Amino acid sequence: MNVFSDIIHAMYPVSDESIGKLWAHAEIITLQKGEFLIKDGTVNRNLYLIKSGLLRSFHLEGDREDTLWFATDGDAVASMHSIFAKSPAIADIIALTETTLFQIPWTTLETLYEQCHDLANWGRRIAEEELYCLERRYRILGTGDAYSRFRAFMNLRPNSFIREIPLKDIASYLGMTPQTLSKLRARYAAEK
Amino acid sequence: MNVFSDIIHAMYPVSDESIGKLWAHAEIITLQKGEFLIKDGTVNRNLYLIKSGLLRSFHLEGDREDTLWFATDGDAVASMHSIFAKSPAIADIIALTETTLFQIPWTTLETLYEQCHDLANWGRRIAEEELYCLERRYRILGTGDAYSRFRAFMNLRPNSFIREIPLKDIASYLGMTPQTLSKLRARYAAEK
DNA sequence: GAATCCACTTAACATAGATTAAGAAATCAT
DNA sequence: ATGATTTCTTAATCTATGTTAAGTGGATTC
Repeated sequence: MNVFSDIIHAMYPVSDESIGKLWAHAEIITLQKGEFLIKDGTVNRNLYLIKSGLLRSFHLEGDREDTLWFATDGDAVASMHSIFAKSPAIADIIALTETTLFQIPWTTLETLYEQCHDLANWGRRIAEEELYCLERRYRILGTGDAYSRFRAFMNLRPNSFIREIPLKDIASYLGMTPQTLSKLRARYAAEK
Repeated sequence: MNVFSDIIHAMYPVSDESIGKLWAHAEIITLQKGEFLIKDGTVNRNLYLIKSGLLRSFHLEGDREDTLWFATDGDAVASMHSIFAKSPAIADIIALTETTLFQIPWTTLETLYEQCHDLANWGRRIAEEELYCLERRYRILGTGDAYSRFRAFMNLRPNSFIREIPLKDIASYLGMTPQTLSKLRARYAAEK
């Protein structure tokens, strides 16, 4: 599942010809653990498809990090703010493990969306799916008190790639301090 | 700006022929103030375009309401959860004032997206724009303490349709109680 | 045009979760 | 391997915000 065409196909049935056109403009990027894909305040108007690895998007507010999402193999990633407002990104994206990505410039995509009907639908599907994820993320994890958010998170994905994510990042994703998360984990284990 | 074709055009340049195809499947809906467009727990697989009025999306958590967004003239509205997961919606949408909408079934849209290249791009643009809005909503208003969220909100849209929204709903949008919002408003007025 | 109901404000009190601190465990670098 | 960071946990305070309560004004209903 980490070949370029497989990633595209998993999202929407695109013709080989169209995939070829995407591929012609794709560049392969590798990030080491701790390296930034996008820095808050810099312009980045690319779409990224994760071949393998683990990314985290967050924003630095004073000395507190607010984590927006995690992404892994096969996921699409971009700074919509940079792309739409045509201005610097308003969040950081960092690699949690060594990560390999396909990079495609947004301007190229805009052109291809005009040229190829199937790519337009592929682009639509990506945006719709992201939207669906974000809607769920906030409905399920942005609501209730700290413990109910934690439980909702545990129910959501008990044993996926989330295992590899440091607890401090999960705490920030759930909108609490690592200390609070630690307490809730102890409580959760006891209640089970 | 409240004719069907104008709303479509404001999003993406779609041909008259394609707009005609959309129009053939559109139904006009009118909601009175306080009426629900979508009830949490019911399936609703339609896209709505607001001709005029004001909507609020929220989720009832115990006796606390969490407001996700407000929408007004020209905005697109749908329950992505209902559409994608093909299951009941996970939030309510209610009319804050008398609201008139164009309703188009999602299954129809899927068909038209396959048929018409320009509609596929129009659908893509809707999803991307919504994504951009949601990204900003949480980056700007889901971060920091109550007062900084309130200030960010004031800077964002000091004098738009937001004026018509009851303060209790704005409080819920900003993740605080009406009492806290009231205190912050007094503080804000004093500091200015 | 009362009467009733909400929306909004103010204030006293209560509490969930932040902050601070410090030790244990894991990871990283030399 | 060994020392140095960094992560995770536990525990004692502290504070921002929720909760409860009560009063005012504006809107809605009969």
